[in-house]
Amino acid sequence: MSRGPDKQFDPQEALGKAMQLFWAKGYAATGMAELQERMGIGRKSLYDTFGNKRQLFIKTLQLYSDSVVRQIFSELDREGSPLGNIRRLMRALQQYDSGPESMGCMLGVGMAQCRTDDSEMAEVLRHHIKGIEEAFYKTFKRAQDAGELDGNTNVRDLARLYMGIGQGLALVGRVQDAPAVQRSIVNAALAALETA
Amino acid sequence: MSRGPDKQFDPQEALGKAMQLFWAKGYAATGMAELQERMGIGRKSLYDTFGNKRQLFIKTLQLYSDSVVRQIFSELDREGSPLGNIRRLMRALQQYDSGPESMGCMLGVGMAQCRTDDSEMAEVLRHHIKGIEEAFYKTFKRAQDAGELDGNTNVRDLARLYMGIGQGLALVGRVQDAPAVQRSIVNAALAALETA
DNA sequence: TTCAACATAGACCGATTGGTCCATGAAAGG
DNA sequence: CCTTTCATGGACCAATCGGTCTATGTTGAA
Repeated sequence: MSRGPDKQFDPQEALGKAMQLFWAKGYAATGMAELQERMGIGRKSLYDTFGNKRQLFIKTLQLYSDSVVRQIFSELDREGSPLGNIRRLMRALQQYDSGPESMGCMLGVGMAQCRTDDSEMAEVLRHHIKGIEEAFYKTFKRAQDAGELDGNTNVRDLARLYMGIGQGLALVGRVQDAPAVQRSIVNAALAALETA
Repeated sequence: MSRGPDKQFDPQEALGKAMQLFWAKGYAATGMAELQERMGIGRKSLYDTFGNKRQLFIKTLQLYSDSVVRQIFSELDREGSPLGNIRRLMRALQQYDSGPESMGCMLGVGMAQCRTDDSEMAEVLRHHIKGIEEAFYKTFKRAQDAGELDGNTNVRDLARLYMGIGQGLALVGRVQDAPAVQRSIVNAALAALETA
């Protein structure tokens, strides 16, 4: 079928490089020239493979959701106490967002940069954010079924709160040098869980 | 002393227009030409009065903190139950971030766009964020002193959590069309307060 | 061996970026 | 009245923006 040579670069690897750049600098502040250089491919190859800048960004969002988010939240699927998994995840997020080079959550970065009237981009972001909410929801639900959570607790609300806390935590981590604020946020979030 | 004519425009009003634009679109995506047009002043006047783009942005952050944030959080200074004020504020934030044209919090937008290595901008944002934390802290402290909060509750942690929740709420509100998620977040946040 | 199909690097495009400069006009002090 | 001072609008700048296109190379099929 295919005639002619294969690509000389690994599209997934190049997409990963693009993701890093968008993640750190945001959509608008990242130029195609810089992307091209960092991805290590030619200009034409970039457009042929990934479309335009906007499509490239959306593809990196997908990659972020499929790789970074998936890996971090796989913590929730471990066996044992569901609430224990939540606690471990939140502490992991705390540490994750406390590094001096912390870039926060790429979805949060995207939401902040997505124009309010850009409904297509908003839809994409909503989809990925929903995935995080669902990860929390499933775990809180299991916790409630296992009796770790009061039966009257609204686990849907709780899941959305934790998604929101995660976003806030990641956002604050982008500008905070000392880890005190991040630690406080997770401390208080987990303390609230004790009595839920 | 001053010789020659005064400015033909109100700098504060022009700064307000600039704030709106930065708030909606973010720093990088907002061009000087668009700012100039929206502010209704000449190019030279813009630079003479506000310096360059970066300085203008920092000035709009200050204005945001002094006007929007101050007004919203003045809710916390009302007399009566401190915890009641917190509840009212959070419901106000929920409504605020649920509108179809919700732009979230400009500080959050700034944090997401500020490059991780831009320490000067990070410092400015940290300062304004700290102001929000303090507003929550003072109120939670009053609540604790009034016996509305358990004496063992760490109010510093709690204040930082609510600051973080506010940021997450505002961020999510930028891309959410239906108000369900925002309502859930505040529901769960206030539910957690019941047993703190 | 020849040719068609594809990927590559990089020149190139008009438009826009942030920022500067100059000519004009208007007001206050002498 | 004249001069000095300042704000104004808009021309203008190099650099960069996102995106296209051509010339070259490389491979596999015929």
